[in-house]
Amino acid sequence: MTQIACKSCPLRRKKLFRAFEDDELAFMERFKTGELSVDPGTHLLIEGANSPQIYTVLEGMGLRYKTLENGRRQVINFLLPGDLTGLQAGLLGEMKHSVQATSAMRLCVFNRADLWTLYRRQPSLAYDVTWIAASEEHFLGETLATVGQRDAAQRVAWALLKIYRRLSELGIGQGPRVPLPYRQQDLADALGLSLVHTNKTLGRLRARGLAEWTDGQLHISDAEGMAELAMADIEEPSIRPLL
Amino acid sequence: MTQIACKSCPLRRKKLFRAFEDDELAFMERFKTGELSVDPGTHLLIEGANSPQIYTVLEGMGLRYKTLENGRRQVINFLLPGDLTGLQAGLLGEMKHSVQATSAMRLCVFNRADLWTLYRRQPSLAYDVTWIAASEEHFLGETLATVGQRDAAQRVAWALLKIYRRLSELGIGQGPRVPLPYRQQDLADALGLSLVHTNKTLGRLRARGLAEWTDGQLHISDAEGMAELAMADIEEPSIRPLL
DNA sequence: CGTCGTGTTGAGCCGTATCAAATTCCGTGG
DNA sequence: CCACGGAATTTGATACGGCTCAACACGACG
Repeated sequence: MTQIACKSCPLRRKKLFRAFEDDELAFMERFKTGELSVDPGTHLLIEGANSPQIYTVLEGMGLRYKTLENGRRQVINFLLPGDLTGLQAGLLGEMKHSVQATSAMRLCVFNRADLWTLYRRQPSLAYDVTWIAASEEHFLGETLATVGQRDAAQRVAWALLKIYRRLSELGIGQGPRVPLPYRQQDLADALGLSLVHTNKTLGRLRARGLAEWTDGQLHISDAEGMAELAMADIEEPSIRPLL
Repeated sequence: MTQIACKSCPLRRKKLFRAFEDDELAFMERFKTGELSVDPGTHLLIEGANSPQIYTVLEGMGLRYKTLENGRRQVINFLLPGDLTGLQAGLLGEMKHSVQATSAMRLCVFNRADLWTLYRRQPSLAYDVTWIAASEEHFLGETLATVGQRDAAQRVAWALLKIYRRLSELGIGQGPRVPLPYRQQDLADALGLSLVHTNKTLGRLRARGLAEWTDGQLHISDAEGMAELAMADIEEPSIRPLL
């Protein structure tokens, strides 16, 4: 298996990610212990388990979710290229949710045990790790506000717009069209809605000429209308770290 | 105003918090730039603002919340002694939610500009900061699952039990009774329920002999029943850092 | 060609929201 | 000391958004 060197990582080239110094790159080179390719459906991390690995998504998409005693599932977030996952196990001792690949994925693998070395030797990278964690916390706060305070149409519009923006920033998809390899059930479980109602709500968005999601492709027909419906604040993409 | 030295901080004595090394304590001593006492209702941090300060709660309680365009409010979390807040502004550039004092509060004040020094000079404290951020992320994930997947009775039971446990770990309150200086509206906004329904749900918990919340005092009458209703996982309190 | 996973649509019900009003508690001022 | 006003809690009546149940359509796959 040919492994990509961090310095020539195609993700890192994107202007969305902050440029690393030479010593940071050199450290990452050693920090990276391998690459992992998985098929759709593969569980990367399991809730309660104590994984020795941390991953950065290189390609493909997945999702993070929790399962409750009553069998219901809450999708916490969609996992896209550039995302770091597994930090919880690295820091808190065990994963508090599961991570599953939705499409085929390729991931960069780090060794959890080396995390402490990173903190001792590379304070700027340590800062980046915290930045990522804080950023994730921010996102979950927004999601909570969505599930807690918005109605079904607003929730769906918010989620579709959010994921569309994230993918666009990464240069994935073209114009108003991005790939979205999830099931309606996944979106429903992310938004605290039933599958049936999510389906009907998607139909209404389509009928209103706002957005269309078919055959794994999301097409945002009226981005402004979507933003207005979703009550989404304008967020210009900020440069972020990539580990 | 007499200011408490970190090494003799009453919070730090509790066995809940990990013991600091001498050099860590010495650093914190310099990192701490002052103390702040505020009246109930004071806004400590405002959404969108770029606060130069980071706080650790010494005494009193508050809440973190977001306000949406439609006027609705999502309470993100309840702020208790030992909690660190303001990190988002320190890391991401601006606060993504507001923080308000509910009771009178006393806080430890840090200078955001010194955070980078902490990362360069005290990797163990930097690690702690990340731990706290990851821990908060975990909590928000649980909350999201609660708001997204539990019904009203389960949500209220979950929230009351959670806050009861947090306060008990801190040694606040005695036995099954802890102070809870919030309004029902605050709980409603935290759980995505209307005030009226929250009130009726609290009444039902009282009638079932599970919990009672009156006059700012929360009394958990049947902790096991509450845990069962809330589908709450058992979490033994883990030693955590205190900044 | 049957089966399974996913998407779609209709019918009816239930949990929660909304509206409205009474009650209690307190701080304030006459 | 009592009248008053405002905030928080409580309770009842009604409306509706979203859930559940059920059936069907469609393509992928063995």
